[in-house]
Amino acid sequence: MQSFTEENYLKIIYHLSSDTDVAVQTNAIAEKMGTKAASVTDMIKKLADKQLIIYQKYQGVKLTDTGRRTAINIVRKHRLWEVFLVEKLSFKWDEVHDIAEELEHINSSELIERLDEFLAFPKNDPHGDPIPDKDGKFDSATFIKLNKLKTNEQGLVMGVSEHSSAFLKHLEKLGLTLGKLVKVTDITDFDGSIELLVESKKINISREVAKHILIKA
Amino acid sequence: MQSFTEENYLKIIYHLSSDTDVAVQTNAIAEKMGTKAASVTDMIKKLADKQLIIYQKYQGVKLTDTGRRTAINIVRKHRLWEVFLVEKLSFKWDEVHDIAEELEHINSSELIERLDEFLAFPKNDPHGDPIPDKDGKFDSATFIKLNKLKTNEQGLVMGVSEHSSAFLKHLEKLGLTLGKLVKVTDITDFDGSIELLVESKKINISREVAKHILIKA
DNA sequence: CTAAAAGTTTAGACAAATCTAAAAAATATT
DNA sequence: AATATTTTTTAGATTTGTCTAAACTTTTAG
Repeated sequence: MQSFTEENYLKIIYHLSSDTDVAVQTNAIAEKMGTKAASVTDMIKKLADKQLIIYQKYQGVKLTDTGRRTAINIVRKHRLWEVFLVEKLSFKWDEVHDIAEELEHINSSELIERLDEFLAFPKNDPHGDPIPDKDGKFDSATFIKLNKLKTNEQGLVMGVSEHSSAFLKHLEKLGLTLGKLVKVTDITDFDGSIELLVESKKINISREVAKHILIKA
Repeated sequence: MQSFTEENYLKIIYHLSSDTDVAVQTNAIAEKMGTKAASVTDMIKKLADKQLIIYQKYQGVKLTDTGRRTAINIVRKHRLWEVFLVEKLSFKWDEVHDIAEELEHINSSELIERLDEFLAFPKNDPHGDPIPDKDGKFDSATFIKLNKLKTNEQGLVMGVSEHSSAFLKHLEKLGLTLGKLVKVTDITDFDGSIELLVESKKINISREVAKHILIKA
């Protein structure tokens, strides 16, 4: 078994490499962990000793199959707990991240399988992210970022790639929640900010915000 | 905020002193924590510095009001999670202790208040132990230990004072679960073992087992 | 293609929680 | 009351995860 810290390193490495599958750099990990590069070097040596990652000096790290399986399991737990918090305890989608961050380290596969069943085997968490099943399999439907849509194109909001409370509350206020149909009506030349139609209401979002909204065309 | 370890020390000190309110000894803590006396000395100095306990060298420790409040809050969380596991996730009463031992350290009062509400504000956990409310108040109904009953006396099973899986499974097998009416039909001279009537079935338990069964006469 | 900048690792140190062995205090025994 | 036993504390060491400062690689830019 791993410590909470080791689990957090694995999870971060997983998130940093899941798109690209390219080696993850020490500094990138340090930034996400909120530690210094030197500390990361120490830890990745330890994880490499345990065969959870592959590490070559100065070349960054990649997850091994075992490491990836472990990381995905943590992600599974995180997302299931988020569903629980929203569906059963009536938390808002912007309130659950930090609590799930603690709950994800609770160590009982029996607990997680029963929680999954209690929640009726949800496929996605409150932010649209897919929930891996107990074998680590999940839909990897790739969505388009909203900033890629052109004027007059439209699609459904399927997820977000940023989980901060500030961001999610902002979307909430704009009515930009999961399942909504959005249509791009204009893109400003000046700063690229985007004008949208959501439920016949016209709203304006920055390019930065649009980047974190995932769309099914 | 405290570390998990500090929380565990407080909880153990609370359990060791809640009956008697007498100073708790270093060795007693060490035994419950599964550590050595020397480690306990180090930790109680730290807890004393934080004003969570009162410590005088060689004289054991007592909780301060703050320390007791903290300990009771951990107990509250533990027991609420146990109710959740049994009522919502269909765990058996002998399976929940270790998982609740982890969950009790999750740090969010919002989470606990919502969980309490979700469970409809239960008064007791699956072993009959009272659940403190959010102000730390709870029924301190004191029950009689089953070994104190004399022949022909009877009462209701209201709780157990031992939470090991082995013990609870044993009770389960005997049909000695919460709410059952039991009547002492005989007490063996030889070893003090007790013959009981439970739902018109005659069973036999050792004195040691009887000590851990709490009865309302 | 070399020099500067950026990124990474090493060395040595620290805090938390634990340990063993030895010393000191409290308690029990004769 | 003196001694033996038990309990507790101290001293010094270890492990985990972190740090700073300095050294070393790799990458970038002129």
